[in-house]
Amino acid sequence: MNDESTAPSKEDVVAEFRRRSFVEAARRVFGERGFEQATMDAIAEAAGVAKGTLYLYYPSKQAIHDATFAADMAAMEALITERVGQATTAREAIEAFVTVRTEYFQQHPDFFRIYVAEIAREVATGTSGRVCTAAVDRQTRSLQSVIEKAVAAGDVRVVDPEAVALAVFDMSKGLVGRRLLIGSRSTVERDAGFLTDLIWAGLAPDRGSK
Amino acid sequence: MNDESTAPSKEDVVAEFRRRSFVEAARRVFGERGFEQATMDAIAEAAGVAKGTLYLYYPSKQAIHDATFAADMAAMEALITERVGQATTAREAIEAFVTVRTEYFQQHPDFFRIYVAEIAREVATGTSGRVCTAAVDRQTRSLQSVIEKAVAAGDVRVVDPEAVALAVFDMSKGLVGRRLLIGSRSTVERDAGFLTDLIWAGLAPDRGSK
DNA sequence: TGGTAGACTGACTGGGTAGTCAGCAAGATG
DNA sequence: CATCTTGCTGACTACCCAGTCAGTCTACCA
Repeated sequence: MNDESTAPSKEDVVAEFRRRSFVEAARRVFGERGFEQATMDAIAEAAGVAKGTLYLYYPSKQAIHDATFAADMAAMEALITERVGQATTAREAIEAFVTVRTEYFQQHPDFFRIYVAEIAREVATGTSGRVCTAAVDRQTRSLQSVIEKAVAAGDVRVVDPEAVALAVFDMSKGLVGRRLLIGSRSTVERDAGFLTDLIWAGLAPDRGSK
Repeated sequence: MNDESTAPSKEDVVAEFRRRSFVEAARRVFGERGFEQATMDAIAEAAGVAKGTLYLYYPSKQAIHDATFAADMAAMEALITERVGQATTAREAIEAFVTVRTEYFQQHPDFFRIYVAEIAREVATGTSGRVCTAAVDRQTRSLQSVIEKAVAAGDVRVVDPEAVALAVFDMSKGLVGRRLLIGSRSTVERDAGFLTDLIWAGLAPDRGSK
């Protein structure tokens, strides 16, 4: 129906559709059981196909896992970049960063479980497979540059912007973990607000006391 | 040689010695490969015994893992309680908390890997198996009570002591992870000092500005 | 020296699963 | 209607490993 080299039709669309549904099924199964305990049969069943079909679209269990992880990670990253970019002050940027991450993970608990497991795997295997490490870098960078500017403008005291960004990152990660594991007695806004407040107070310019 | 009901001799001592050496071997193997990838054969080889021997001392792979984890956890907890208890000011307590945790994990990287994996497992399985959750509670409590007192004394502004303690906990965990994964360009003291400083500034009493 | 108890061994079993591939069904084509 | 194509299927293979247990080894004692 179209030029064969650029035609994105029918087969491609169908293939893309399947791939997407396989990734969704995989996310559920990996999220519930973890990589090792998840079986290809379970993913196939969740997707409503036979196991062999999965292998027509992905060469291995690891490949499906990676595709799942990468898709969610990219989505969250885009959201972070967008919201942090919209912020007009450094304080808003910090709040946006914490809030977006907390909300996103809260809304995608399976992804959060996969994420935590993936970090554990990277910590375990040491230097290899730096998917998470790279992702952390990228996510943190947007926040970091905001803090850098705030330091330069004298809105906050002189601190290492990267270290602050990473601290915010760690706190929001811990927050989500606790919310998912224990539940929480307050809203995402309140929790995120508390962290923002704590950090922002910690960044206040020196006022000559001490 | 002694009263048979309380006698701790020979057999008991030998058994205890073996158990300890098995736990050490297990820590190495679990730390290097993670629970799923670790095999009883590898642990047995690391301990210099046959696989069957492990089962004379521990009923299952999970049991060895739990024993390993619990032993290290208890050791770290004792250290935290001791050092935080020695601190005379809230600031010192926070610094001690961050420093002890960072140093301990740094000195026991295999334990840190097991710890991270265990948290991932608890997040994945949801409500069940609250070993880590309980441990976090206990570790955090000592710091939390220090902050409570500081709030009561007016040394710091009015904040939720538990939330602050958890935030410190999360930041120190993230710090260790990064130090082990990426390495670090500064000392434990400097990194711990930075976090302490950030939090302490964040806790400074309001001074009427806005 | 012969005999016993108890610690230790490692080949084996049973269960489970990643990945394969011969065959099937359904639509297209002539 | 015969044949081809293509996407899909699921039984099957090959492998891995937790946990077992019959048998060995060693220390000790009579």
